[in-house]
Amino acid sequence: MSKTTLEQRIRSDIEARIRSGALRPGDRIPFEHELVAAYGCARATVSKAVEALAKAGLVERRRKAGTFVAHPHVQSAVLAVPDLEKLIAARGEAYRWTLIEQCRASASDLETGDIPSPALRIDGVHHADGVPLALEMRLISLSAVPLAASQPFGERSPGAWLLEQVPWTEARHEIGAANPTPEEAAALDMPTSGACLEVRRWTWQSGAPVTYVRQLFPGGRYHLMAEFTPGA
Amino acid sequence: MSKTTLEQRIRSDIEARIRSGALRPGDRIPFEHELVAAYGCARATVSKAVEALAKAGLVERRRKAGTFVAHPHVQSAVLAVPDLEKLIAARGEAYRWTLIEQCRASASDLETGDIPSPALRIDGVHHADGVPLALEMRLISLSAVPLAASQPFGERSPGAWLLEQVPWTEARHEIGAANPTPEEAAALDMPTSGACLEVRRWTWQSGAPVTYVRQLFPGGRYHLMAEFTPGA
DNA sequence: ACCGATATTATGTCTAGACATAAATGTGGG
DNA sequence: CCCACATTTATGTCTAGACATAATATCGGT
Repeated sequence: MSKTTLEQRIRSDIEARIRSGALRPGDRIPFEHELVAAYGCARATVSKAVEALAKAGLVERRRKAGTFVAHPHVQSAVLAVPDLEKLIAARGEAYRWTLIEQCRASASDLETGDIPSPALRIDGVHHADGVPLALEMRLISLSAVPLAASQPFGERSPGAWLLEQVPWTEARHEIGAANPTPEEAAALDMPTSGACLEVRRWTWQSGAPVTYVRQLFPGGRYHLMAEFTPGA
Repeated sequence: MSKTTLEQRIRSDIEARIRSGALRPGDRIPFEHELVAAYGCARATVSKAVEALAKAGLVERRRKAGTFVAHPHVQSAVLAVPDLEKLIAARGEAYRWTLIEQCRASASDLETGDIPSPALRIDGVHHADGVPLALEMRLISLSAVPLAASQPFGERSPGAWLLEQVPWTEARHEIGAANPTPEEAAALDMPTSGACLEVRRWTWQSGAPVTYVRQLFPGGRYHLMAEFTPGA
């Protein structure tokens, strides 16, 4: 067990009072000088504790007025967008990647992915225990990742390789639903009428496009999960 | 323009060197005592700046060794799961909620939503400019929110009301794809063969279930978005 | 009662130290 | 050469103040 510092003890004391409902949204928590007296420590210490709660969004600080329990407002959650290879391995299933096609990206590809020419296009399927879990269509900017041109993506999936290769600094996801085309349905071993979860991700490094990927998950075989505990 | 403190200037100076690529993952950033000398300030100030970068996951601190630029590893993003009423209003479209049914929740409802009896069940549709944007099936625990029983959900959507009423402390989302039943397709004015984005959310307050909601979005009319800039 | 200037006060930022802790490094003995 | 031990050093936590800032509360005059 790790040693708890005074700062985190103060923080968790207050947090417990909020989560239990003893302190409700809008209520004022004790002033810093009151906490200083209660814990017999310096103001910097209680200040850091309360500051952490404020950055976590649990309380709101107002000069002269004091510090108040925040009203929950924005509904946001931390979404896990896992590396599929690791995800499947973590579930104890056998991972397999099969390449469908590896070629130069066409002009229309580049437009949908917002990637500059020249770029590589890689299509393939992620399997878990032999069952197709996701169809992946990826574009990789060759000006950002020249090494990609000489990689054997028939053997390894491009996602994990890219993550090691190019640290990205910015990413955007769009998550929606789509029906597969007949070819996509065949690759996923599913009926054309079935719904698919569609995840599209754009990734940049310091403003320069690195990769675009569109993943299609057969509905029911996979879902994304997002947990949210304010301030945790 | 807001006044920048010395602490955030130190922080953004280092962050800029990381994002520009001048400092690459694995590189050591200057020691605290070097930064103290460079900026001519107290160690507490540079320590807070570097600490903030560490909490943001941009750098990793190791005793005796120093502070190093972190390798990006987990792929996670902040997902916005907006209140639909506010989202539609923010896009400049006209919001309308229509109630389909309001009744006591059945035993099978309670099981899927993991809500204790007694509970209220509310079905309805969110419209944007008259077009159905989402079908919503919601359960509200009456032991957690007794007031819900006497609310006129024919007029207002239950989501926004609940958020004001009961501050939640924990939430879990599952995001997947599904085909609508014929009734659901009719309510959404879409073909049965079309894919839908399905968002299911469980909400607790201090461990006690508050509400469960399942929302069905016709594919193409809506998608969730998630942005991620490490440390922002 | 209303409005504006002033005093008060809680938080925001910072200094200049102290001591604790853990990990890398150097040192000597086997 | 390798292992055990002591040393060094950067970060971790904390103290006891100082001054700045912004918002509330009070008081006085109209």
